[in-house]
Amino acid sequence: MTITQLQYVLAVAEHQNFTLAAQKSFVTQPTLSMQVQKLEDELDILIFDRSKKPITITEVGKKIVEQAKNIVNEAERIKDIVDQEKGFIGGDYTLGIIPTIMPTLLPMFLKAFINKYPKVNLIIKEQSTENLIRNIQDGHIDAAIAATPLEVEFIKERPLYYEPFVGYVPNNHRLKNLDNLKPEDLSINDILLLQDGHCFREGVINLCKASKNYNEEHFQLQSGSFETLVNLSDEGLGMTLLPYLNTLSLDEVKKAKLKYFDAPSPAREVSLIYHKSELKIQITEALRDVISGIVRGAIAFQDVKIISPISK
Amino acid sequence: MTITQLQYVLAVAEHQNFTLAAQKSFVTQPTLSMQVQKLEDELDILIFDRSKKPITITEVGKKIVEQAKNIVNEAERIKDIVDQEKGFIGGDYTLGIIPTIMPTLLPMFLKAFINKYPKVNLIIKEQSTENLIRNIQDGHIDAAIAATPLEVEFIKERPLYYEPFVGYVPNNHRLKNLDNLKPEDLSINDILLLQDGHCFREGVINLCKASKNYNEEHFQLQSGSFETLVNLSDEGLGMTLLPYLNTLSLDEVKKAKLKYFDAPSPAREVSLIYHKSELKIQITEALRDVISGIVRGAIAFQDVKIISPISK
DNA sequence: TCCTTTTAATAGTATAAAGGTATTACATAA
DNA sequence: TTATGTAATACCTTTATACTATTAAAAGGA
Repeated sequence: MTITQLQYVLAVAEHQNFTLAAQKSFVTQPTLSMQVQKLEDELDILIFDRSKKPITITEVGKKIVEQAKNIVNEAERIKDIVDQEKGFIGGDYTLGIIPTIMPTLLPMFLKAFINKYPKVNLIIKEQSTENLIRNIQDGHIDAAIAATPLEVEFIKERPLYYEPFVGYVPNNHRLKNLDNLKPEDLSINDILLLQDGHCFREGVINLCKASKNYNEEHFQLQSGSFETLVNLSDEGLGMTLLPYLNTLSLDEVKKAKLKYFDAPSPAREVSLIYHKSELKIQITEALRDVISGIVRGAIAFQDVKIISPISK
Repeated sequence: MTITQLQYVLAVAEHQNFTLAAQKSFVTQPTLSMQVQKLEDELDILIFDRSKKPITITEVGKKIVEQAKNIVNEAERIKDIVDQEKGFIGGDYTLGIIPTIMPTLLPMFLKAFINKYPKVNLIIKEQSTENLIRNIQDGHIDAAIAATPLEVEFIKERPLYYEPFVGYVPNNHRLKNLDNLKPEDLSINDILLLQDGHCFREGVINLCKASKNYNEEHFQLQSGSFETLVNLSDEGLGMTLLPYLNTLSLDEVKKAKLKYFDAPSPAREVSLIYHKSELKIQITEALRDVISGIVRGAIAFQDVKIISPISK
């Protein structure tokens, strides 16, 4: 049994296809087939059922695949140990970011990070929290930036900053004369929301639920970007809520429509999340240092109340 | 990096000697040296410092060795998974037993076990609790039978039975007229004890401490076997305490000198202990089934109070 | 200091393993 | 039935692993 064989098994298990698994492993299909067979011979058990197509994993196979993941992960950590010893920060590093954080946060830290750590090849993917979690589990991304707390067993969370919600109240809205907002002022019925799948949407719904103005009526409108929401809001279709960083780039006319919450302002906790196995931890730590150093100046609010991003 | 290379590194780390490590790994010294060098080249770091003799492990090396232990352990569990699937119970299995349990318990289950699982090659070692723990950590023994709870981080405990302490009070002793004992009747000053290193000794001392009759005076006598203690006791040198199973083989004259404790009787918890990685768990479970099935009939006491075997 | 002993590294070679190309076998779907 | 996709097999090349024999270097004793 070799680590290479286990990696091949993992590739086949993931793609359910020897040919594709071989490509992803950068070897030919016969090479990969032979190694998988050799392992099956050595263990004297079938890991894959090739009798049907697409091939399936046997029951023992599933257990073996799970254990193989552990072993391969633990093996990669040997290189981590060495890198850490040498103070080497480099190599491929895949970072996921949720769509409501990406456009505001990424421009703030990307340049600083790639300047400071030029040997890291940063690959950035925009995905929903749900997909990020799955990809962290599968090892396809090394870390992600998302709203927390998530309460996922295998994920570690390192908070980066707390971002208050800010109300955007158009001139015709019932709340237009208030100086500051309170959570109980909100009603889910006249707030424009992002589409399903955005966790900022869940945060807002949780906020309304908490303030007991929540009822099960249909939501009035849904959109995929805050820019759309703001424009719809200006059309008189209701107020909306924006994350603080998204309010910084508004023009003066729009900024005049912002209403902040009384302290403690509802806020989302934005964290760097990663697999508890802590692979490539030194890069993750480097990233965290850069981001929290930059964000510390940008967000001045102190007294906030964290709203869960999970629908309950 | 291969699993074999990691095993070689572990062997060298353990024996601090390439030649010996090679013998233990059943390869020649140059073969092992080359593989260790290859791994060091691949990682581009020195694991061992060969400049002095005996060779030492570098700081990174220590971390790598720790991680290598994980990997090799996790890799062996693949075979476990397969064995479990096949219902195969066999192969070498090393069981440690503490000296105060060995002579009474081993004869009770050994025959039954080797008959039921003829493919298991059971290797039994008599060692102190301290050595058992170290050997479990190093992987030199697969499981052990000892008094618990031990509160060791990497060890799992599965209680087998609770064995009451029984007083052996000679005719000239101050307690000779009591029907039953209470813990507060005991005084450390007139109890014969086993030598240092036997955890049954610690249990008795803890019992005396708990009943506040403990003082720091010198212990009057120490011996390595209960038979000696009983004989010394008959010579008028004090009472002693025996584990219940050790009282079953006494002759009638001696049995007359036994005094049981009032319920709840102080007792030791005897457990099967093993590394939390649960290597060869199916054999461990098989062993546990056999032992607890046999012991269940032999020990009738129900209401017991567990005495810790650890000196505090 | 020198010589012996111990122990790791190196050289050279045989064997085994891993990888490649070309081809075949076998499903599944058209 | 044939076409297509996909895994297995045959055969060859390269690489890795292990061996024996030898050298190098350090430690310890005379």
